[in-house]
Amino acid sequence: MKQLVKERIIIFIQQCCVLKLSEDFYIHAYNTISYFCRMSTKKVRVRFAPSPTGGLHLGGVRTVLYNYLFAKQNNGDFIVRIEDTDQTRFVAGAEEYIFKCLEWCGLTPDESPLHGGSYGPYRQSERKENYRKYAEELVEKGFAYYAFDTAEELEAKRKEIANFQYSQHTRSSMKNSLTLSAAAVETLLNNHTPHVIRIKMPENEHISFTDMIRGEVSFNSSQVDDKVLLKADGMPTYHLAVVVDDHLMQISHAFRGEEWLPSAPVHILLWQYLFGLENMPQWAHLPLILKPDGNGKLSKRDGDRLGFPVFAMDWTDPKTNETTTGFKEKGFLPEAFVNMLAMLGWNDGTDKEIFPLQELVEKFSLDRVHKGGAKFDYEKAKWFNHEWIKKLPTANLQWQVAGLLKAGGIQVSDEHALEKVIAITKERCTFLNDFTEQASFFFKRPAIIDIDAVRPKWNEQKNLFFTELIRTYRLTQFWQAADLEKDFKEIAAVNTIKPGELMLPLRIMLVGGKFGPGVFEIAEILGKEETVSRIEHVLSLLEH
RNA sequence: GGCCGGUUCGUCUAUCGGCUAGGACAGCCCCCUUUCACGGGGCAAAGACGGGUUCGAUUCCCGUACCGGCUACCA
Repeated sequence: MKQLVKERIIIFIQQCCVLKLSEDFYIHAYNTISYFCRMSTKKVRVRFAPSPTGGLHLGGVRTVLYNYLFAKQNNGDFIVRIEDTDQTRFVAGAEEYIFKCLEWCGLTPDESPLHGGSYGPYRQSERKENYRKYAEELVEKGFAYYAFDTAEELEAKRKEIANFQYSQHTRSSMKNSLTLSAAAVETLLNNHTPHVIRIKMPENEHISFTDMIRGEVSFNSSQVDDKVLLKADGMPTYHLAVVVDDHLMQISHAFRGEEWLPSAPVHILLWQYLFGLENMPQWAHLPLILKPDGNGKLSKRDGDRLGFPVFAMDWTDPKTNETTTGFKEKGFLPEAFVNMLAMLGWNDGTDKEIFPLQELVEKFSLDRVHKGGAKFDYEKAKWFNHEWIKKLPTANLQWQVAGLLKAGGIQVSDEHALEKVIAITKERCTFLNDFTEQASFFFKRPAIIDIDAVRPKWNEQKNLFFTELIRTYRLTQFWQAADLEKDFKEIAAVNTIKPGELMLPLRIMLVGGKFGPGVFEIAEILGKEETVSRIEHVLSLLEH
C-alpha cells in the first residue's frame, strides 16, 4: 500500500517536471513528499551526540530534552552516541558524567554505550573502522580527494591569504590528489604519508533542505569549503561521522544546535553521495541559548561571572581540579530544571508554564519551537524551582530534605514531624538547600540567637509575661497552634502588653532569627517540652 | 570580510491579516501577614527601520539596520 502511494507520488513529480515547474518547486515537493513517505514507514529514532569534553551545558540538556520528548511522543527510540573522534580532547570522566546528568534529569536513553542496543558500538572511537571505507568510496566516485598538505603548509597559506579556505577556489594550488599525478599520489599513499580526505564541493550547485523548525534553508555549494572528512589519524571528523552513524543507526530525525546550520550543506551532499537523500533524517536546528547580558552563546564563564550554574551537575575538571557548581548541587529539582529548559524556546500556545515531564511528552511539538535564540534568565529559572518545590508532594521532598539535614549534622528520627515541617516551610524555599535554614531549628536548638533583635526593647514586664507564659504552657492540655496563640494573647491582655511586642521575642526564642513560618505552628511542632525549654534558655540569656 | 540564521515589554513568550497587542519572571505600589514568605489586587513596560501587497499589517513580500552562528585534521 505504502509502496503504491510512493510510486504514484513519483509519477506526480515526474509530471510536474514535464510541466516545467521551477527547480525549486521540484526540490521542495520532493523533500516534502519524501518526508511524508518516510514518516509513514520509518520508526522514529533520534540521537543525542555529545562530545565528552567537559561539563554538560544547559543547552545540551535542552537538546537531549527535545530529542527525548520527540522520541517518546512518537513511540520512538532515544539514543545517545558518544562523539569522541577528537582524541586530543579526551577528558577523563566526562562520559560517565554525562550519563549521570541524564539520569538526574530523568531522561533515560533507550540505547547508549551504557544501556546497550542493537546498533552499537555507541562510541565513535570504537567504530573507527567504519569510516575510512566511506571516505574512500567518495574518493572513488570523485566526490572527495586526498590532501597531503601539512599543518605548517596550511598555516602558511592562512597567513599569506586572509580568510583562506581550502575550497574549489584554492584547491588547485594545494597538494592533493587533484593536483598531483596519479603516480605521485600512489607513491605518497604507499609510503603512508600523512593525509586527510576532503570533500570536493561541487561548483555552483543549489543545496537546500527543509528544516523542521526553520522551513526551507538553502545554500550555494560554491560558498562552502572542502571540509576534511577523514583526519590524518584515521578518525573521521564530525561531518563524516554524523552522516555515517546516523545512517548506520537508522536515525530518522536529527536535532542539533543552530551552530551546525552552516555545515548542513556538507552533510546533505554526503547523504546524497553515500546513502541517498530519501534516507536522510529530517533536520531540526535548535535555537541557541544566549548570555543574559550582552550577546553571544551562553558559556560556563558567564555562569562564573554572573553567579549561576550552567552545567546540569557539578563538574570537576580533572586537569585543574576546579569544580563548577551544577544546577543539581545548587538546589534545583530535576523537574524544575527540565521544565525550565523546555520553556526556553517552546510553549504549548497557552499561558501554562508548569509542566511535568509526562505532559511535555504529550504536548511537545516542533512547530511550536522558536526560531530565535533565547537569553537565559536565572531569575525565571529560580521561579520554576520555587514553583516545583511548592507543587511537589511532601513525600517526594522528604528524603532529600532529610539528606540535607543529615549533612548539616541533624539526624531526623521523627518522619511525621519532618513531613509537617516541609509542608509549612516549602513555600519559602527557592532552592532545596534553603531547607537547611528553614527546617534545621525544628530539630536542633538554634546555635545562633539574634538576641540583639530583642534586648533593646526588653524589660521586666516582658520578662514577667514570659515567665507566666511558661507556667501556662506547662499546664495546658491542648498543644495546638490555635490554643497556644489564644493563651498567649490572653496573658498579654492581662499584662496589658500589645501581643505585637511579644511575638518577635517569642520567635527569636524558638527560631533564633527573624524568619520561618507562623510562630505558634512552630511551637506546636516543637512540642511542649522543647518550646518551654527554649523560652527559658533565652530568658536566662537576657538576664545577663 | 563571506555565508547562513534571527528580530514583539528589561527577560521568556502569545498572536497563524482585524489589536484596546495577552501571559509569566523581574521591578514598583497596595491588601493579607505583628518575622520571612505564600496568596490577592494594581501600576509601568514591546511590534528595529523604510518600502510594498491589502479595506486593514506585529502577522505576507522586498530592502536596510542590528543581533547571533559558522568560517579547524573541534564538536
